[in-house]
Amino acid sequence: MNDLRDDRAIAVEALIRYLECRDQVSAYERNLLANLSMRFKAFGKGEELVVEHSRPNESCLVLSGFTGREVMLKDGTRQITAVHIPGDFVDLHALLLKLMDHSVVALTEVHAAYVPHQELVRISEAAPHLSRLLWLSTVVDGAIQRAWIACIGRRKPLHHLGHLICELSVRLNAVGLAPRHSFDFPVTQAQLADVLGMSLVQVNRTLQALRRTGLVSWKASTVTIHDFAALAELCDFDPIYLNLINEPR
Amino acid sequence: MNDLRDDRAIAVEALIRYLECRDQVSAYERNLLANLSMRFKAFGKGEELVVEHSRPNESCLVLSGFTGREVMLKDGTRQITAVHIPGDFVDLHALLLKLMDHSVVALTEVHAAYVPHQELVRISEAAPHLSRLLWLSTVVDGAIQRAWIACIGRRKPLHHLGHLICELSVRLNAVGLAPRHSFDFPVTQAQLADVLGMSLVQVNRTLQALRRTGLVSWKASTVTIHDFAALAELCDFDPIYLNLINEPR
DNA sequence: CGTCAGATTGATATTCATCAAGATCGGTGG
DNA sequence: CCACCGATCTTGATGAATATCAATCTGACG
Repeated sequence: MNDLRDDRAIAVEALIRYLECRDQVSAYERNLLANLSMRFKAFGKGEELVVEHSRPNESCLVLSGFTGREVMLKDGTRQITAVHIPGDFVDLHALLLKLMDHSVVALTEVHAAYVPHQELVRISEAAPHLSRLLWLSTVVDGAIQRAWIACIGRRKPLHHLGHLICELSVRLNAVGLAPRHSFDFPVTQAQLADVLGMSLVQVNRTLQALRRTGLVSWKASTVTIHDFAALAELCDFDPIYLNLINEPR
Repeated sequence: MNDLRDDRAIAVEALIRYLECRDQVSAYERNLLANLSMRFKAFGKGEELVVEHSRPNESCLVLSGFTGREVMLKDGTRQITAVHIPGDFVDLHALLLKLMDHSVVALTEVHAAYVPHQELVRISEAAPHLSRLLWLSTVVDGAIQRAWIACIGRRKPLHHLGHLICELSVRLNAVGLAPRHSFDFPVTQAQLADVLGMSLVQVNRTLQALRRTGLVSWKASTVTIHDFAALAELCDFDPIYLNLINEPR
């Protein structure tokens, strides 16, 4: 395990890198972030970073690995409503929501940092612009969720899956984790089914159909997009909703 | 049409009522809101309040009627990713997103107020707590979208429709528009299909199945829930995600 | 080698979209 | 007042898409 000094540096850098994809972060703001108090924790596959119905007093940032927001229905089925990648401030809204309406679970091995809410409130008082950037990060999550609603509601399975892969590739690439449209995504087809709102068998067959297009390969846990433009065209993927434009907010 | 003084009073009251469902609004904060500059506009069914790919410099608040966020796919199908009710600050995220990734359309006749972004930025500088409340309103929108993802992805049509009705009833009731679980919802089944991600025929049949449960009647444009507790139980509806709890944020 | 999780496959039943045709309703103009 | 019209709702029939069930296969690992 990394020592704490490493974890802290990683967390602060990840967060700043995330924010800098969308706007400038001033030295003053960097300094505020660098002085946040944090605790760190590692999670195994399936473990919960944030528990449904709890009242967190800290918010959680992913340092490595993939997490998902999980909604369990009373009939026992599960829907994952969001996938978060390293650098995402996954649980920032707990600051405002107070009471969790869902869990955040580790889809893979995960390292995470927790920041006390009072420190975030302090930022919102002391640094309005930085506060808007944090606000922005929750708003981008909302934009992604809207894209997902459209995918589940109206796209064909093949396009839905391809759209997801495009999205992950672009998001990971923004934080340096998907060079040449290739990235590691160690999830099972069963997990993927809960992300896509399909059955396991359907996922398996859709994956095969996607491979047959020749645009993507997915071997072991490595996803590689061979022709991003063609895949984006096929799946009607337009990255505008990810808001990866650096401009004043 | 109302004169402007009326519209302004309605807008400010609607917004304060919305925020007060979740936290206290101080006299200072009220005053800031009351002095926002606004322009007002009326829309007919199907007209766009906010246009995809535009760069709004003002954000839009619904005063009366229902609006929806509309995503059009290249195959011509449509998905509505959110329904907004009077009092919702529909387009608050445009403040941060800059470039719209979707449209906001009038599902019925709609009156709306537009507030310049610079005034909202000023609030974020001058009133951190009020700013957090506005942030909260976008975060609640996100929570609703997550619930929708779960509904589209995993619930049966009957439960999905019932869940939507429960949600609308609770949200409308919070702003005084659904006394005794009865409210006006003048949308066509075709619009509903785009909300639910189903075909028109499916919506029609699901509506009939819902009527047969005896828990809901939907005549002309009036929806009445006869047994809210039973409907909520049937559809696995838990209002926690709407965050209608008044507490410090 | 045996075990286990995960991936794959085939068969079957169900659900759902689509197509096409009426029925109903509200409003309009003669 | 009535005939007509368009929008919306309703219904039945059909085929395609998808979930489900039940094996079987594969690869990693002790």
